[in-house]
Formats: sequence, structure tokens, C-alpha cells
Amino acid sequence: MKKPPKSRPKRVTLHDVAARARVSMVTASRALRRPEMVSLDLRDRVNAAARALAYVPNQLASALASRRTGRIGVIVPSLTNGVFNDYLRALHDVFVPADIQVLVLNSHYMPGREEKAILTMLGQFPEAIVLAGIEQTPHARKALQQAGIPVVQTMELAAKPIDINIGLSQQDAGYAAARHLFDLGHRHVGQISAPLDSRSLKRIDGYLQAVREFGATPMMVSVDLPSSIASGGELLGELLARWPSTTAIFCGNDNLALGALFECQRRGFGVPRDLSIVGFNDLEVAASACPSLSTIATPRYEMARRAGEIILEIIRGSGRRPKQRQIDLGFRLIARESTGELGNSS
Amino acid sequence: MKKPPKSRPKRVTLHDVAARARVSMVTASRALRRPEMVSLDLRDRVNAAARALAYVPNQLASALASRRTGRIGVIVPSLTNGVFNDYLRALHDVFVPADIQVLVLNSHYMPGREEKAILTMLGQFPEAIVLAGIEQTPHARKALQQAGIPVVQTMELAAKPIDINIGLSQQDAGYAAARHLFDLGHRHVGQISAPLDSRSLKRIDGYLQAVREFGATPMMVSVDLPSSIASGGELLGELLARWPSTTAIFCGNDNLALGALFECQRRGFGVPRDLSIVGFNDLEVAASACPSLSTIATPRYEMARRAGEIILEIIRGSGRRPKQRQIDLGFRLIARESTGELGNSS
DNA sequence: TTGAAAGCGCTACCAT
DNA sequence: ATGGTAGCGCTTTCAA
Repeated sequence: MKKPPKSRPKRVTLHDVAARARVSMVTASRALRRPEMVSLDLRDRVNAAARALAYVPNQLASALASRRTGRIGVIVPSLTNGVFNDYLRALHDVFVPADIQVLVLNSHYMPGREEKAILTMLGQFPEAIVLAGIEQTPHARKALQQAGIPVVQTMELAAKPIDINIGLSQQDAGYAAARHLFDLGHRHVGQISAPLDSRSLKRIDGYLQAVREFGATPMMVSVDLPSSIASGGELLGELLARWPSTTAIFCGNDNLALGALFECQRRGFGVPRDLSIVGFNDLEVAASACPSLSTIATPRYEMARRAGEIILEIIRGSGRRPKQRQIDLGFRLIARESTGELGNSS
Repeated sequence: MKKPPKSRPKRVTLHDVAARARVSMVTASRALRRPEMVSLDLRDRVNAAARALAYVPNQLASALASRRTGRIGVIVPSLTNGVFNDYLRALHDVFVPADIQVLVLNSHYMPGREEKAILTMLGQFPEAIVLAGIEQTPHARKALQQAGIPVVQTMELAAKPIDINIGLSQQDAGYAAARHLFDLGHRHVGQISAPLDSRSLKRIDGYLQAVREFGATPMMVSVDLPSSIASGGELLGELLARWPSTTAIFCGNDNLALGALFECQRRGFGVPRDLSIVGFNDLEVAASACPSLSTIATPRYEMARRAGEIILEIIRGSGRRPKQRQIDLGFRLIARESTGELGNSS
């Protein structure tokens, strides 16, 4: 009788359920969440009441009171380029069976948006957070540290990990890709990239290292926009316009490589006869394309799986961090049909 | 001095920020969330304090107290096939500026998992929910209705919408794709599909309608697995093995079409000389491929944008539903290079 | 413009 | 096994 009539439709709460079952709220709570702690009789009464009232637990309140949200946060720079498909799948494979929800936010390859995403995520109180990349803003780092939850940085190797770090050397991988072309005899090896995020830049460093080593000339075209198939064709066009002698090209990712391949087909260039192409990431399309694309396979599934398992271990187990805080998972060069020895081209 | 020392690392709360800024919690709250209600002086002090402490608002508490979560839920059947990229982007474009968070859950093209996703989502109290597809389980429908929030079903036209429905006729679109091939003179028109979700089946219905109309023979191969480029090649292989006379093929989506195209290149078939290919969705790759892929463009961005705007109107505005509860956005056949008139083949 | 107090719905802690 | 009570961190009246 004390409540003034509100216009908002009342929601059924645990209080209502408890009242109907004629037990205390605590018992009702336990009957629903930890049935083994409640006598069979009361348990049934509570369940019946909950059912009759179509009770929906308010996870917000539950999380606030228990300080456990049952979710982990993931921040990736893109959802649309295929790179993070395996990565997210691995995380789901680990967490869904553990009854932990995976929240994904997209930073769009922009440090500013990543910071915002991290703060937003932290506001949801995930029990751990997985980050793609290692270049968080100082403010984001601080917030992450204060959160006191496991933080796993992935995809790259960090000099100063925030907490745990599982990745690979993007520079070494870029070097390996370029080196593959030089090893095949190419000397006019171009490079195209988009976008110019930190990992791309490191792969470019690797390329430059190989260029230096083989005494070649750097030939690069790039654009700081989301990678796309179309831009692969366009960047290749620009590269060839500037350096017509190019006989091989290292594309910063497989989307660009696919676009470059299509552009070659459009121009009637043979691949690898007239131009060798190596991509990066080993997306599904790389193996399926015709010719199939040589590329660098990065262990994205494994990386995310390991991240997930370490997190699970920490939040379900002792709460203690593993002794090994940094893991290098390496990469693999996959030589397919799109790269070949320097032949009768020029 | 009254708190017993706890082991848990204290988190920075609004209380701490208020204390540091020497204002009340209420003022701190307002300074952060509704700055215009607070004097410039205090506003600055609060902001400075919040920044210095790396304060992260607890959205759980905020949502619990205000009964507004500031988020909307979206459930899509896949995150990996590119189809929902524009769709999600549109939703972000609408909601992020409105300061509403977009939560995305993946149903993996499985009604059971969609039901679970819907229930999970509802437990987070989104202020509205956007669904891809119209075939929710009865239980999910009921829960959705009881939630009392705007529900928008998209991608298809529903006979009995739950609430609001924005889509297109998948059957008509499938018919248009097949019809395009028949109109070019083809009579041996095959069809490949994967996965066999409700929309795929409707597109197949459209194909069958065209087949009937032209007195042709249905030639279909499909598999109920996630679509992939590789399966496009495999399904085409099976189709050709069974019906070698095939001169044209309607692929249930662009991934399959791309795979089919690569398979043709592998076999040395000319496209469209030996085989015409039409896809579905108009993903980025369709325009970039060589030859470019004819396909059906579905208005995914527009569909999601409209959904978002209607929701915004409802939850920000009067709370009243628009008069028009169902919108048909149609589709467009895009004839590119991969389809041509029946020539000197077979 | 600012603040005090009363919850939001639930769970943890401590009794019984 | 069951229940009372005190919050979780924030926003909302309502008063000053």
C-alpha cells in the first residue's frame, strides 16, 4: 500500500517469487541458483512460483550484488575482414561451455576507439579481457590495470605486457613473407598495405629488413583505410605504375592479395608467371583461390584458445597468474601456387 | 575507518570521484552524465577527478538504478560470411551516436541457439531487439512479447510479425536470380546452397518457381553447413557430375558463387562462356572478382538503418509504434560479367 | 545549482 | 537448512 501507482509495468522480482512460495528471498535465490542448498520441498515451491509468475532473473542486479558477471570482454579491430573469425570462434569454444558469455567490441583499427571500447567494456565488469594488439593508449592501460582482472594481449609480442601476452612477431612474419619472394629469385619486390595499423607497420618493417638484406629497392604503396579486395587491385595498379619492373608483391593481408590477384587476371597477367603474390593471414579464400595464394598462416585459433584457457584457469582456479606471462606462437609460411621462381618476365 | 580490510582490490567508484572533487555523489553523477545541469566549475573538478582516478562508471549499477540499460540487442546467424557486415555497420551508425550500445549475439544459423541467444539477450534488458529472420521458436516469441520492448524482425517478410518487420521477399529474389539465367536463354540451370536456413530455402523456392515456369528440370545440390568458398567449388563439382549439361548456376550466396568461379578457373571453364554464375547478396567480392559476379543485391544496410531509426523513435520518442509495422525494401538484380547469353557451349 | 535519502533487485555474510 | 540484514554503485525524487 505504500507504493504510489506507477505507470511503468512492474516486473516480477525475486521478492514476488519468494512471497508466492512463502519463503524468504534468500531461499528463493538459492533454490534457483544453488538448488542443492535447499530442501526438496521448498525448492519445488520456489520453482513453481517462479514458473507461474514467468520470473526472469535480473542479471544486472545479480552481477552487481555478486560482483560476478559471468562474461569476458574481447576487443578486436575489425569484424569484417575475416581475420578474427577463427579467433572469436576459439574464444567461444572455450567460454561457452564454461557458461561464460563473450562480449565483443570493435575498435575499427583506431586507437581512440579502442580506448573507448575498453572503457565501455570495463564498465560491464567482464571477468577478464582479451585484446587484439598491444598498443593500447596509456589511459586505457591504466584503466585495465586498475580493473584487477586478467588481461590478455594477443596477436603481437609486447615489450611490456599489461598482464599476459600471447602472440607472434609480426615483423619476423613480414620478413618471412618478403624473404620467400627474394629466395625465389625476385629482386623487384613490392609491398602494399591497408590499413596502416601497428601490425601492418611491423610487417612492413620486416619487408624493409629483407629488402635491405638483399640490397633491393623498397617499393611500397599503402593507404590507411580498411583493407578491402578492391583496394588490393588499386594499390597494385599504383605500384605497377610507379615500378613497372615489379615481379613479386607482398600484400599486407589476404584481402589485398585477392584483390591483386583479380587485378592481374583483369590485366591478363599470369600469376605467378608475370607476378608472384604472397598474402598474409591464410584466410579461407587463400587456399580456395585459383591460383591458390601463398601466405603467412598466423595461429589465430590457437592463440585465442590459449588465451581463453589461461583466463579460465585464473578465474575458475586459484586466481593466480601462470608463471609464463608471454607466449610466442610463431607463424608459418605457406607456399602455394601464387608464388614462383623468377622466370621469363622482367 | 568502518570498513573491515578486504582482500579485494577496491574499485574506483563515483563516491571516490565525488570525494576527490569535494562534491556530493549526485553532483558527480550529473557532471559526468548530464553536464549541462552542473556549473562549469564543478563540472571541471569532477572531470579532473574522474580522469585522475581513471574512473570507470559501473554500468551495471547505473542500469539497475535507472532502469535503462542503454543498449539494444542484435541477433544474427553468422558473423563470418560477410552478409551481416553492412547490417551491423548500419546499426552502429544509428545507435552509437545516440549513445546506445549494440550487443551482438550469433545464432550460427540454428533455431535452438537463436532461442538461447534471445533469452540470454533478454536477461541483459536491452531496450529493443533486432532479429535477422522471422522463424523464432514459439518460446522465444513468447519471451520476446513479454519483454515489452520493440522487436524488429528483418531480412524476410513475416506473415505474422512479432512487432515490426522490415525485409524483402527471399522467394521473389531467388526467382529473380533464376529468371535472369532463363532470360539469357539458359535451360539447364543448376542451383547450389549452403547452409539450408529458412532464407536459403525460400530462395530455392523461387528458383523452383522459375524452373517450373520455363519447363526446365530442377538441378540442385546443397549441404546444410556454413557457407564457404571451398564448398562452392565442391557443390559445383557435384552438380556438374550429376548434370553435365548445366550451362548456368544460381548460387545461394556470393561465397558459394566465388568458390564456383574459382572451380571453373581450375577446370579451365570460361565464365560466362561455359558457365554463367549468379550469386546472392552482393558482397564486396562480387564487384571485385574477375569476372565480376552477377548477383542479387539485398538492402542490408538500409534495412538495418530503418530498423534502428524506428527503434530510436520508439524508445527516445513517444514510445508509440509507427503506423506501418511491415516494410518491404525489395532487392536488385545486378547483372555483371559472370552471366551471359547461352552461347556455343554444352 | 546542489545535496540527502531512498531505493533498483539481488547475493553475501552471519545468525539461528 | 533457513532467514535477517547489509550492502553492490548508481540514479532518482524531493528539498534546500
